[in-house]
Amino acid sequence: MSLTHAPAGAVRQGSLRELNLALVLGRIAAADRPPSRADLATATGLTRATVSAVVEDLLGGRLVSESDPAPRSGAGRPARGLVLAEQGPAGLGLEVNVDYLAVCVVDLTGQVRHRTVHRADLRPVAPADALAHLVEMAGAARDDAAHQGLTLVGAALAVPGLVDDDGLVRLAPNLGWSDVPVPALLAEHPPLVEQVPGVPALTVDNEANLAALGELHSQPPGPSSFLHISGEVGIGAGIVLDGALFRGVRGWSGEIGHLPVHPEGRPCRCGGQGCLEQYAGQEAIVSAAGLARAELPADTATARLAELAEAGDADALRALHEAGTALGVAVAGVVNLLDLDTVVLGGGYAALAPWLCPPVLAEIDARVLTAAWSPVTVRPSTLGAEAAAVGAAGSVARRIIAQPAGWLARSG
Amino acid sequence: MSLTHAPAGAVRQGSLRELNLALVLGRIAAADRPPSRADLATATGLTRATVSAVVEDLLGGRLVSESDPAPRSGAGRPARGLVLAEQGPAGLGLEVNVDYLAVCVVDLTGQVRHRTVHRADLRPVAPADALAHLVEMAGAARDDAAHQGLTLVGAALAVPGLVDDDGLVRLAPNLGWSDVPVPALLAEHPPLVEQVPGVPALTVDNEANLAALGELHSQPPGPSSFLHISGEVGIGAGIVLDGALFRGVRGWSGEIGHLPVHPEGRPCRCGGQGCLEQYAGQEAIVSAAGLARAELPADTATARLAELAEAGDADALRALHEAGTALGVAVAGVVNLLDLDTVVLGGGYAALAPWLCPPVLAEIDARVLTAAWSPVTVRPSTLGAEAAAVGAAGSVARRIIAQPAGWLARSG
DNA sequence: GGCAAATAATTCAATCGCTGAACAAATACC
DNA sequence: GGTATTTGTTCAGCGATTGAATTATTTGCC
Repeated sequence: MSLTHAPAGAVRQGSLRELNLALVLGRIAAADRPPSRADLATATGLTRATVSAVVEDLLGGRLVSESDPAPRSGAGRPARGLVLAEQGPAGLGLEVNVDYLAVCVVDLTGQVRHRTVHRADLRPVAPADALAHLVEMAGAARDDAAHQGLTLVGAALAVPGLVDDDGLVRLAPNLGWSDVPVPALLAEHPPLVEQVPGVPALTVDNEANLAALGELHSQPPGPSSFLHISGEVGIGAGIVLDGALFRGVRGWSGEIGHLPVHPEGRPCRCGGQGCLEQYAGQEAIVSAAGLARAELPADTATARLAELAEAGDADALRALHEAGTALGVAVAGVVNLLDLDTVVLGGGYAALAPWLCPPVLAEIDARVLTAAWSPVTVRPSTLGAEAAAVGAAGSVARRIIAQPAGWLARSG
Repeated sequence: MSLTHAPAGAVRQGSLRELNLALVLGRIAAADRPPSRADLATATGLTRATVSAVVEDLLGGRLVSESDPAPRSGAGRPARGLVLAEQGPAGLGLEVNVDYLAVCVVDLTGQVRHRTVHRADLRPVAPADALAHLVEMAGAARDDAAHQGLTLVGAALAVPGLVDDDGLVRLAPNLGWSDVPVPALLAEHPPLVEQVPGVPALTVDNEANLAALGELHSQPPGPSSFLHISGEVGIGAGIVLDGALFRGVRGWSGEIGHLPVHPEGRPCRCGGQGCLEQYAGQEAIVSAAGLARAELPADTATARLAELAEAGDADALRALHEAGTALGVAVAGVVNLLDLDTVVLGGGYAALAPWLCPPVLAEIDARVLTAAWSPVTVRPSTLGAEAAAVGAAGSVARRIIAQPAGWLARSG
């Protein structure tokens, strides 16, 4: 729900420094080893004099720090390496999901510095109560972060549903939420983060979107365009194009669960027919594997499926193959449309990837014209559970890296 | 997450002026009536002094000219309106299609200043010969443009196929081309355009992409995110997101014709099964309408279909309804995935839109969860035939508007 | 007709940030 | 120990923006 498309405003005198601060800081963040000022000068095209001045600002604002000189061969004065500061601004990530609440803190380097998970069935809980509990957890997280020298500069909340531009949760079907005004509800609690120019105090976003952002910023750096699919009860996708999340016109992109894979097939609760969710959603797989009667809680169904598949259970294997095939049909369509070369299976799919990937790849190979020239990679997510919370916190931290001027203006 | 269209490289001292030139020129291009310098100052946030200086550069470079003062009420010195110059740089658009060659010239304002179409069946013609003919047509176009005070600064070639980054046409199935090195073949002819820094002399792109760009820049301005579908023998789509064409990782996005709509359905020449093209491609519609025996040339099949449908022919109506339904299934998937609110039917579909739109909309309404909150518009393209050539020429002209500094450096 | 108000556009000294070259610092190699 | 080499800093110069003052041109009012 954040403004991805800031109006291309005037380039003022001061913008020059703002842009170069972001440029240099971004290079430091993207480098695989601590770059020197001279490295940055050659990499960015700025002069060493300018880089020195910019770096001085960044050091003064505690956004970067000098590290031990990187080992180097040859003569010359040794360089001083520059790394992102491990003390300074950090992002707060919040997540409300069907069966847990999660809070985490991520620093500029992308490290998770704090993580709390509270497992509970959230469906019977009123939104206000769930958020109140989340705020309580966040307060503890903030104190912990402060102890580690971190300042929370913004929060992002992940929700398994459709979110409006202003943070209104229109519909989170599996959670039972509809039209929940999250910002208003959170405003009743004391503020969790320090206000920093250019960083919204709170953004609310779809969990699939934030999990995709987490994947984008995970180490080691992966591709800048990919499809991240979160397979839970519903199936959501985060679409990352050229290093930026594509949210769609209204912010409701990624509803891959309702791609028609059998147009005259099973009716779906969305009103359509033959939606992917009916063939590759968690309930569909569990049911096809003959586990329906077990009434497993949502968070263990996936693990149980993986166990059975590991043990060679025929029903489970067949169910996973069918789900993978349906998923592959949908993914093949997406790849044909968007020409992506990487598909990441996240959420519940991550643990099932060994059985889902082969049929997905088979469908891609059969249906994607260009697959012969440039193969498509399908792999599980590198982030574990609560990927959305980590991605949410990371998205805040990345915003500081993308717009350091706001933070610097604050701290003087 | 990304900021504005921040320049990837260093922001140097001179970049300031470059960026503001583009900013001001872009505003002039986007305005619906000629803005004054004062209007531009308030719109951009720059000071009037800066705007005056920037505009002086633009006037000197013949990119804009002063128009009659716009009518205004109230006291005060009358403003001088600024409009894009009708003499100056212009783009050359080239198109090779199955049954015609097209060349056109588009100026900065988006007006088509020259247009030549040569109808012929290009399938039996060798690529080099087709391109040679195109060059001949382009030479005449350049002379005509020069007479009108226009300077061609770049060319774009539209091809119905997959194009590599370096202009190699990997595969144009309906044209019978494969691995055609277009830039090398064109290099054997004298150059068609004047070299301008920042503007490639020749780009080669998929016709669906360029037609979508044409739609993006058509007057009056439409939405900045939409799906443009070119329905010919094959079905291609151009995806415009936030005012920019999305080309995909390899530049092969938009292969909507191979989205699976009936996963176990008719085999497709792509190797897959149940691709949209088998249900909504021109041949499929013609065949379903009982016109197969007629062996109509490709360029009249669509017109004949429209005639029959207009006359109430039951077979034609049924064929169009079925094609529209298949198209709707595919489009519903795309809308679910990308959250677009506008779908433009172009190419052969434009003439058939009265019969295709209703079933497409019906499928969208049935299958898109968010359609209830924000309706999706499906409409025919505003550009007529040879939309890709016009879009190609326009894309060159647009590049001057986006990067005026190169042109200004040239003309002094 | 004359004057004041209003709006548009230009002029100009001041300032900000980048540039390029010279210089200082620190190390490896001979 | 001397020299070459690379890093980082200092500083005068310069281009572009800024903001205020100034000029230009019209409407509205007396």
